Amino acid sequence: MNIEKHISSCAHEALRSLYGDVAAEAVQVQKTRKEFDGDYTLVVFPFLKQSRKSPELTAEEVGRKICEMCPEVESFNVVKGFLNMSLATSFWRELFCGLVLDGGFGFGHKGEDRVMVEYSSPNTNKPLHLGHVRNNLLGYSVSRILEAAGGNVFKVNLVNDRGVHICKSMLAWQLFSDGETPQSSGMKGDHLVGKYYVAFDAEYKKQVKELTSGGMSEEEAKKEAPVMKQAQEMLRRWEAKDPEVYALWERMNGWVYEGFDKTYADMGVSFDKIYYESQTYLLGKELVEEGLAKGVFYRRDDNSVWIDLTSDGLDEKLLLRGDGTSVYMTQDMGTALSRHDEFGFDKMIYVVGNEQNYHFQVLKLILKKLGYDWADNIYHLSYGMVELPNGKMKSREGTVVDADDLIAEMVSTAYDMSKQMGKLDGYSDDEAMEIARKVGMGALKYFILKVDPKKTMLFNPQESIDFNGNTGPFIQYTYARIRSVLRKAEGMGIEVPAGVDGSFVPAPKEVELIKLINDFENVVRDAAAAMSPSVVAAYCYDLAKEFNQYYHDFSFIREDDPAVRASRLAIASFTSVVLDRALSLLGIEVPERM
RNA sequence: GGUCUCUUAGCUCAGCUGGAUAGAGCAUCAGAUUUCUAAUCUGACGGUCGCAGGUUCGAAUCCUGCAGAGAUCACCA
Repeated sequence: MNIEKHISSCAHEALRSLYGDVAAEAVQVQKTRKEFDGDYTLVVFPFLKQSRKSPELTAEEVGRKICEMCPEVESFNVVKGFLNMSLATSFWRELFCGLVLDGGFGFGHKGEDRVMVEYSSPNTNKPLHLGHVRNNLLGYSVSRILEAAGGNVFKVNLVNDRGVHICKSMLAWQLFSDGETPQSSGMKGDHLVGKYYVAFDAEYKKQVKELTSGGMSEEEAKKEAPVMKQAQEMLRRWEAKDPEVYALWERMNGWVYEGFDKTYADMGVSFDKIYYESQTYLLGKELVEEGLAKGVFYRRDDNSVWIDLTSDGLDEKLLLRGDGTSVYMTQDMGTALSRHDEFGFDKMIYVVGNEQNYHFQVLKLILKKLGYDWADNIYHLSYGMVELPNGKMKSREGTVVDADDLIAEMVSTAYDMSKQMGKLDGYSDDEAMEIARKVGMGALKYFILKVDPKKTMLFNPQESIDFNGNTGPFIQYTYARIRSVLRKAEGMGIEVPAGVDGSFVPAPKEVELIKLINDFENVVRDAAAAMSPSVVAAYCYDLAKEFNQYYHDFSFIREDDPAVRASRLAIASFTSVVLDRALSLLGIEVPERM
């Protein structure tokens, strides 16, 4: 339940009975800060004009009234203009019982709100890198969060599988590969294709250099380089569905998809539908006609079509080339429309890097101008770039952090560290690898998701990923520890009850845990509203930290009093359930031991 | 140049719709294990919340200006 809201409306009632008309917005109830006594705090400054008393006297007066009117509020104290209220321990006990009974926090029920989330959206000419990792983890986590908050979520991926950049890899493979395949080389398909993309670039540079040393300007050389002309010719043949080119394209993309599937599986992300740009790139042309008919767009002498957005503080934007072919914006408009027709979304979320902020601003605006009001339901979940200690990732300088390498590195580090600490003693290789996989991926996912999506984040391969402190493994460890206690209890024949009985008087630390557990529902709602997994990450950390303190100060199976022991085990058990649920929203798995 | 975003401890980050003495982790230093997992816990050290104004009883938070960093303004996607 939302206790703040409840206390807030109690306070509102009390204020009204004292001072008459009081605006609900003026009533602000917040959690009492740890350094003060109390559970919830009412700020009384806004009511001084009506009370005509000092802040302290006003708070006293309101406090007495609330105690009188609201049975949950047991006592209060006043510090300056702050009224700190304490709730009865029986209230917390009953709250915990209610949570256990409810049990699910509404999980597992698909809501009414139809939400489409597009993320990942890779190019098929090279393997995924660190930037994609942030995108994928964010997209997946946000989907989970929205689902938990009651959305009917549909995850989609729009694969950029066509274009001259794809042809570059294909051409280089034809020229230099001697027929190399993933099978013949043992190389992962996406990496193999990426290798030829790099090979193209090398050859291209070589040719440009030759041409410029022959006296040609660099600009011209870039256009005239034979491999570039060949790549463009190949794109034309692809568009004409030339059987030979098409077959090669399908074959090489197939290799890439096999590779991507592996990376996606490793990251634990999935999609409900995959769109291919080769099937959608012609969409949107009828919208251009529509825009022209409505006078929203205009045609220039060279037959190209534009929209003038200067009155909205933006620029003029091209929508159709002079030769009648469409551009990125046109495709995206068409894709959005067809998705809306097909899926009927209440919300469409694009998880795309912040370098495309302008694109999405324009996309929404154009759709609005065409009269599609649902454009208001389009959200660009814009996330910041991942930077390395020496700046941005640059493929030319070989500073790109490859996703597969990173994953392998994380898991092997987790393995080595676990081994060193003797955590893997007595486990089979498979069990040990499974623990290392969960912990290593947990570290990576938490590290990336704990940062506010919109912020540029720094990734230091040597130092950034930690397993202590505010990290994924810290939270996983808390979970594993609880599970260990519960296993031992079971082994000793001690029953772990789901809830607590009427004799249970929660200690202050237990009240803190109950409060936090109760907060989970609000946290999910807030995270969904902000589309920010970092809210959930912070919650996981708070809960784990709180529990670790509890664990340190209290006994569980060592406790002699059976009733007390049972209550503690119940709290521990339920904490593990919430930790599991919360981490699952980040796509992080929990190990039963580590 | 226009538009947008970011700037909080040595480092990486929290601080949401304005509220009390700005919080964590890492790093540094000092402690805690006969006892349920020490990947833990306790403490110390560390701040001109980029700068300057403004609104307010009250500003890291809202507004304006300035500085620094980044993105974008393609007949690329």
